[in-house]
Amino acid sequence: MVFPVRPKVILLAGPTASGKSAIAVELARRLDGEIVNADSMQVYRELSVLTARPGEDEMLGIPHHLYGVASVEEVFSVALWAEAAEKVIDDILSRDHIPIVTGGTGLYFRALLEGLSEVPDIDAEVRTTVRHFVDKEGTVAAHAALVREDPVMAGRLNPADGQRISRALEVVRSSGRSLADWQSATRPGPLADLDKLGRVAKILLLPPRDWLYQRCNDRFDAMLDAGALDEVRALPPVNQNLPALKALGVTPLRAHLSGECPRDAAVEQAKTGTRQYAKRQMTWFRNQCANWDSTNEKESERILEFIFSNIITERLTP
RNA sequence: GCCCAGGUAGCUCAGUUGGUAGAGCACGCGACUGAAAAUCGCGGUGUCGGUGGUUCGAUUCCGCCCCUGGGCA
Repeated sequence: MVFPVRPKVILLAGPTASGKSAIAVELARRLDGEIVNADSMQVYRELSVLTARPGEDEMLGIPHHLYGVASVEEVFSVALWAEAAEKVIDDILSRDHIPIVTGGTGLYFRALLEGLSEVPDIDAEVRTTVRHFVDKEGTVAAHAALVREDPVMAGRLNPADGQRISRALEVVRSSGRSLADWQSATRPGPLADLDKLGRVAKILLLPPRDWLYQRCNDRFDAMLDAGALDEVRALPPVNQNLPALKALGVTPLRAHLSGECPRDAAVEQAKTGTRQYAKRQMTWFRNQCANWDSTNEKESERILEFIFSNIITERLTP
């Protein structure tokens, strides 16, 4: 869509290695913007190389928010992110700047627009028990338990989907109600109203697959040169199940460092994982963000040209 | 040059006592509500090295050729 007036908020989404960060900075420069991270892994302090977090030199003096704000020893989540993002966005708006929310985590954008259900915090003991049970007994047994405790969710979930089964189990046990109930009462997200008023620019980068895959490969080589192995070596000896350890490259590089896997093979695995991730992101964006303004341009110049001629035409003063 | 072993999907391989073939990984499509760089569902994508022969029918049996390993000279 074309914005007759300057958008209040800009969302910029795209798969990994699509060049979002550079575009975001340029948008911020031209529009008095500040950047807000919407990437589930770039929030972790100890992972900057492997998550391709923008460095000082790339930020060009533009304020960047929610990068490196959590420790890999913490369990971050979409809920924590959404809460923090809402605050930061309000803050930026109060300064009459434009929040430019950029990242590759589709669920985070959904939380901003469509909202999350307001499930009460899960009792820590319940969570531990549930996850332990699923790990130990397997997903099929866990699904069978869910059939007894929450048949509605059990009916929606595949018996192999351990993660969602865990979630459904912990919610019903901790809150006494089905996750399905909570979800049916979901309230719109913090940007829903602005979006309805047409003041949120939603921009999607969907570059050609081959080009993107090549960038993923090249970028991983660059990460190695930039000290990715040292970064992995320096990680604290934390619990295997922490989400930060799922960052692409961590598992294969760890396997290599511990001598279980030759370097070439580890690198190949990391690259393959990155490409597969990029593909899943494209699937999400293509289908879940079908009403966003998307471009398949790949060069920054062309993308900016696309944005300024098709989306934010009028250049206007704030 | 001779003797072995092998040539089947993008890769590593299985298989067909002769009826045009299937696993893992890769790859493609999709789902997605507090782990989402996560988790899960669906899909076989193929001149079975080439060429003659036997046969109703050959990827399978036979001949020749090509290629790749290994051994002997």
